[in-house]
Amino acid sequence: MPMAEREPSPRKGSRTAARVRASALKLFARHGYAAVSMRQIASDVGVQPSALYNHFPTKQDILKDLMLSHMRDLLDAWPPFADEAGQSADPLDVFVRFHIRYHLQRREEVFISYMELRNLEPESFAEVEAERRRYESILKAILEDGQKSGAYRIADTGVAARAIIAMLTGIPNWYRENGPLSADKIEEIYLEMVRGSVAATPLTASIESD
Amino acid sequence: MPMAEREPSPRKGSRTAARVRASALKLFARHGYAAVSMRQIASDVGVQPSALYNHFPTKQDILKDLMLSHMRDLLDAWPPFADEAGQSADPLDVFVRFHIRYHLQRREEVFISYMELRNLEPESFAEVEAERRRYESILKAILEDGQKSGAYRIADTGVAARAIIAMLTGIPNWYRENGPLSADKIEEIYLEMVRGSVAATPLTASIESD
Amino acid sequence: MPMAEREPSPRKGSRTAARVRASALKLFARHGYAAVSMRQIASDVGVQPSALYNHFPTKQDILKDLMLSHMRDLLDAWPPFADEAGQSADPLDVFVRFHIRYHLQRREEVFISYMELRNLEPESFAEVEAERRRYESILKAILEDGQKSGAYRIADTGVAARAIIAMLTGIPNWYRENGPLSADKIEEIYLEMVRGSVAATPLTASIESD
Amino acid sequence: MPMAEREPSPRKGSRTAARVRASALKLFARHGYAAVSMRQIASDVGVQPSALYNHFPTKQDILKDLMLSHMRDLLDAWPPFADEAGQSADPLDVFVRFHIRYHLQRREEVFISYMELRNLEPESFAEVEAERRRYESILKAILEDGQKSGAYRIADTGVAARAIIAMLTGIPNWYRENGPLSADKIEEIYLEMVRGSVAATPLTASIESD
DNA sequence: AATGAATGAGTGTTCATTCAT
DNA sequence: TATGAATGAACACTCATTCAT
Repeated sequence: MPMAEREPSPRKGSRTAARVRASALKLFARHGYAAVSMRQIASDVGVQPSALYNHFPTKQDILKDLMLSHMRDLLDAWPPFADEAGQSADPLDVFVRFHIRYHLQRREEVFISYMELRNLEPESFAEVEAERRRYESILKAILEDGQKSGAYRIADTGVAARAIIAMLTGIPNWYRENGPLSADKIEEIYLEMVRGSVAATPLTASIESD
Repeated sequence: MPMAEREPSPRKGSRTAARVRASALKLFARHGYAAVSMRQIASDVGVQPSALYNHFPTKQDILKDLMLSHMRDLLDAWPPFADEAGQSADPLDVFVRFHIRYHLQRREEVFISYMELRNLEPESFAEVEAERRRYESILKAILEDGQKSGAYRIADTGVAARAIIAMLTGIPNWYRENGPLSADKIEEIYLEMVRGSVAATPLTASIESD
Repeated sequence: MPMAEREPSPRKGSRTAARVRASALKLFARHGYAAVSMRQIASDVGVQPSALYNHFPTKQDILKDLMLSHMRDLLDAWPPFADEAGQSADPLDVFVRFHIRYHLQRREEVFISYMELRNLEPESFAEVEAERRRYESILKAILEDGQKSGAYRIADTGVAARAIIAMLTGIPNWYRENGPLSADKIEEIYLEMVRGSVAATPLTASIESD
Repeated sequence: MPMAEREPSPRKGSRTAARVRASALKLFARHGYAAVSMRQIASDVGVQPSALYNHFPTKQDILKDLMLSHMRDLLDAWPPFADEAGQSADPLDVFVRFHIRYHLQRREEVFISYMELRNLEPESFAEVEAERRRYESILKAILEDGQKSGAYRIADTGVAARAIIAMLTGIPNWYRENGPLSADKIEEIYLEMVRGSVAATPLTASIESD
């Protein structure tokens, strides 16, 4: 694929679609899909509203594009290279660190993906949901492996996977880059909690053994 | 058609405000605040749009009313009576069971309270946030007590409280009343996970002791 | 039907729907349905565009209303009282005079009814077409009677009915109230032509007998 | 993909103007000038909207081109060769047959020419109207000749010419190629009616002589 | 001769809200 | 307490047209 893949030509304004995506991402994350008008997006891009329709047939298509490409990027980024994932080779650790890092880097995409699902038309919704389940199943498989090896003790791996993802995904809601906790520290805290939540010998064991 | 047409409630129309609240709750939860019009609410209530303004000065006030009263109801419901909370007297158990039960019973209120925060005007937002922090601080206090007593081992009780609440609050997103898991079973699963996540001797303890 | 049928009250603006109809009639006739905007209608009525929607759910409904009520009024007006129809008791004469008079009085309705058929949605189109056929069948029945009695000589009464109506309906296209020909004179001219076109012994008879 | 991609016509695209005319004709006839967009025409031609402006300076010019060339083609086609006109040498017969045949062959042009007059700018309107009057005057002259010779009895030849043309021009509105009546049969029926409508001794003569 | 991107005005329609009744 | 009619701003989207390439 040598030259064929190049854009037709780096024409003036040929990056408008990308700028529309960026503006819509920012505005949808901030105010919600339904509360953002095409006029606002156009104005943020620095273009007339009608120009948006040269790049996206409807407002809904912008949302769909953002959500689908987020899920695909997320899945494409997995698995992370070993050196990215840090010193630990434990799969659950790798997943937790990966998820936190990725979600703190793409806060707006994440936020939209969780908030605007109901504003997707049924067909796009189904596509996004399928990707989401693919992602969940990565964690689920890790939990199942750990359960088989006896490292984890989990009543329902599907529920546990969702619980863990919910816990991790809540981070960007309150995390502030210049807050008291570094991203690394947060990673450590959550890693510990996640490990504990699926550990083979939790506190309850000792209680129950009383 | 003499009496049959009377409303079940004593004075017809006297409960309109309540019906507005109920309709708005349902519609906001389903479609989002910004995507629901006063006309839709009115139509659901069975009244003309202008009639809504006899009960709420603006659309925004309906949202504020729903969110504030939800937070206040939630805080009023705590602490649950002992017999409601079940056999366990452990405060963390009580909180987890209470949270799951309450949130599964009031799914729409919960959903709105997490989704529509950004659609609140700053002043109302601050009020709701204050209530939310009060609620978080209940759990935070429990975690701190456990940490002092040595029962829990927690790096940051504030982070842990938020992590646990995020994990629990995700349940209504996927829980189906006629699904394979009963509410009781879910309670048990999450209880175990939460206990593990804060347990004094998790899996990592043994690892670290290597 | 003593009091119940009265309008709720002769409120201010309660005649807006009628004024919308009148404005739309005038504007559609002048510029065509597709070329007239709701804003133009509203401005002609002296109201904001959004106010139109209190009276007609869509622009299409205004057109439908105009066309259907025109056809119904036309059919309701038939048959004319004897004294209206003039001295002649011949049914064809009565029809021709009636048609010309009615169509010269309601030029705008007539014009719209012929020009804007294709802008009707299929369902409304079918309704209007049904009324049109009912009207054509009045003339067709007259022609059939005349044919049976031997007064007329007609190859196909359906075709003849349509031909006559087309001929008559073209009048308002060029008729000017202050032109050289009075409505009465036009009536006489067309009456003669129509009679001739269906006469039992036309010119061709003598030609053919050569 | 060497040669297969070439258009059938000698130079690809060289006939675009003609294809624009054909598409616009079809679409204007079907939906009306005002309801057809340049985008629709372009899409029907298989070209981008901006390409249309290489061939016609404005949308209005397409309409003007279609209407003027129709009227000119119609006038150019008159008089028909004798053998085309059929066995009859009577000028009125020749005209009626010619008109019906021509109008059944060019239904779309005819339809547009009658429907879209009001969408022409005044200047083009005047041009088309002049052509129309030239055409009417052909029939008017025939009627005047017949009147002078005593063959016809006509109160107003201008009115009669318009009446006859209106009657004939209505045919394409209901004629269906695969309907029960052949074009030839329709010709005969209308011919008879037209003859009768201007005949020197119509039915009324005998009635009045009673 | 054709394209892709843009414009600025305009489309039908909906919005939250007001107000006399 | 409810209504019907109105407002003025806004909505997503389309329009005919332009222009650099």
